[in-house]
Amino acid sequence: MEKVTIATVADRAGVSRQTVSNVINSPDMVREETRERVRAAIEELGYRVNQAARQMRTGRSRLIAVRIEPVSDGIKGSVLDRFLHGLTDAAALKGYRVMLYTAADDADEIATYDNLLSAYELDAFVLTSTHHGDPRTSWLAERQVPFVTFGRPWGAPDTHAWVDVDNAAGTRAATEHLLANGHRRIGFLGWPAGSGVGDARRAGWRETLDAAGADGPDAAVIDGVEAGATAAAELLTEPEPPTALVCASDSLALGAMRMLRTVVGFDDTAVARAVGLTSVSQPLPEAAARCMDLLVELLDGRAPETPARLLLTPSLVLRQTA
Amino acid sequence: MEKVTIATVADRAGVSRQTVSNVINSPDMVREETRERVRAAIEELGYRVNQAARQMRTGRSRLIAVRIEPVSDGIKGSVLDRFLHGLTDAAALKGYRVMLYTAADDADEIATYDNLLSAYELDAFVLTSTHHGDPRTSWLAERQVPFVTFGRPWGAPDTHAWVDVDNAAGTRAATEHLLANGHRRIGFLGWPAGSGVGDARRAGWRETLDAAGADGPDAAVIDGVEAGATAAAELLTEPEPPTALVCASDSLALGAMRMLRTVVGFDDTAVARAVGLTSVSQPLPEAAARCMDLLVELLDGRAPETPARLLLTPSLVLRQTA
DNA sequence: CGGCAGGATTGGATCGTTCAAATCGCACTG
DNA sequence: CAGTGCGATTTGAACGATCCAATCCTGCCG
Repeated sequence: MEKVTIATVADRAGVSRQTVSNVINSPDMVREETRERVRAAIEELGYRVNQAARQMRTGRSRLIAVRIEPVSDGIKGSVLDRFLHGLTDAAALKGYRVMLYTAADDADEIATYDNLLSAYELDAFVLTSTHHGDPRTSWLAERQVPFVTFGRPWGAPDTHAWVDVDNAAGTRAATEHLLANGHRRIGFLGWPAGSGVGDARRAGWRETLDAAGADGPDAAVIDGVEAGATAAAELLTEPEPPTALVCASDSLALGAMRMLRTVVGFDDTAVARAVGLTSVSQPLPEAAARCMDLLVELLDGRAPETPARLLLTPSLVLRQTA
Repeated sequence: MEKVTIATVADRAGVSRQTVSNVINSPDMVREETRERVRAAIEELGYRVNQAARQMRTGRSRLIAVRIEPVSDGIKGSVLDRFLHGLTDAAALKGYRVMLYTAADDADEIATYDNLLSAYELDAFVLTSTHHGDPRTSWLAERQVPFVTFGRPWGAPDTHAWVDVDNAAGTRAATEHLLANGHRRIGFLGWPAGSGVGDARRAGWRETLDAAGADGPDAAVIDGVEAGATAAAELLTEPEPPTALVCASDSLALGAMRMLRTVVGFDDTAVARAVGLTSVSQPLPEAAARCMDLLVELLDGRAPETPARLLLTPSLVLRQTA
């Protein structure tokens, strides 16, 4: 099979290279009749734009980079994987591709940015797992590299576009569901204060109880199944023990299930599905699609001057445990 | 910051562009003294090869594509994600990057190959989840696209390089472990015959029992936690019930755990870790690294004429259930 | 019927790298 | 000392797309 370049198409359609280029990049500049003729030639020859050549001229690669994390703690890993899948789909729809990289820590990640940017001229980055004092966003912002974060800029002024899930709304929905089912003492099993996500999940539970004039005990432990079981056992020894528990993660919930029937987890991981645990599910495909939307706006230079912020609402997936 | 090209470096080092290129691509062609001078200039200027320009000339993009699968059944999804992480690491080490794509089915995937190859001129593909009558490998082979599969070519003649995990060795290790612990009747919970992986897992168990002169019942069900529980319950009603079960997946094992203390799963997923299930673990980072090794051999044109086949041995991760 | 405005189309230059071939420099030989 | 050989280095062209400026139509107006 011969190599098909823009010149081949031009010959076939009886026009110049530039006209073919125009048909592809700014169709309305070309007269309709010509446009159709060129399109037919493209179709016939199976022509596809050579990205490398285009990139060399325009400086844009139509490639965006995302970090893939090690499945460190295992149970919650799948959240990012599902996000990644959604992002790959959303990117493809808009003519972009996703490239992966790994990094041991923030500093390593920044070094990788430098590499990727100069070698591959990546168009943009999608950052996940934002956290307090994140050095990555300022590095990228300083160099004017387009990026979007999945996760709000904790603690920092939000000077960039982001998409996040409303964690508090998730535990709020869980708590409301339990209240509706007649529970009056509903406990919470969460992480130690300080992590933005964890604090938000706790707050959603607390607010809802307060609003309903109900109450329940609260425990803060390092995430893990055993920790969940131990903490749940302890909450149940209280003078007025809870009849249901809202948990900040499926791991904690899984542990708690050993002590108590009515439990709600968070993140709707594979584990939850496997054991029939009711859990709060993040709309990951949608989050990914919104990230791409924002990115494309940024790349096309039609982003609003105040960076976009998007807060998505999670949903409660009902199973056996609540 | 100015754009640093190969010409900038050449000026600084007082040599020609080509010499700089040689220092990068075939260092031993350049005199040592010159080489060092050029290296210093590269360092000083922070020069990095522009991949787009290089690709345009050489036709090689240093990009490898892998399909990311939807977390369809959830529980086993993480196997591929862990493989992906390993692959990204291994690729980076060899100067390659991993690009993702999604596809609904084999036909869709083949269409994507066509796209990716002509638009991005991908260097190679890594295929996962090979199966009987897989149309993807022949498509790629016909077009002489370099690729490696993670998973052997089931049923087909193996005309391409592949890496796989010795599934039978996994269940063999599990069964031997149970025998060593005094169990004499050991059952197997697996999938219906026909899937290469499932059959191999069953065979490993059967062989080991036969060799030891022991025996045990066998059940074949569609994967799932509930299915595992039901099937396990049934096996236990036999006249001579098993005292331990080897399972083809963690999902099945998780279900079986409800009926029986001693159970071994397969794939060492997050679920297994979470609930303390003993499970057979695939050496995924190693498998990924070997895939990259084979790919680089292929791409450098120094692959042996008989395609390489690598069978890796999984290991048994002992936890509470065995 | 010539001139003109405006959009459509064309040719040439360019992006940064590597390939292929030419040139340089130096030691060695007859 | 001219001639040869060989390794090191340089020069010019090319990859395939887009940008830019120049040219070509076409219809319309005076």
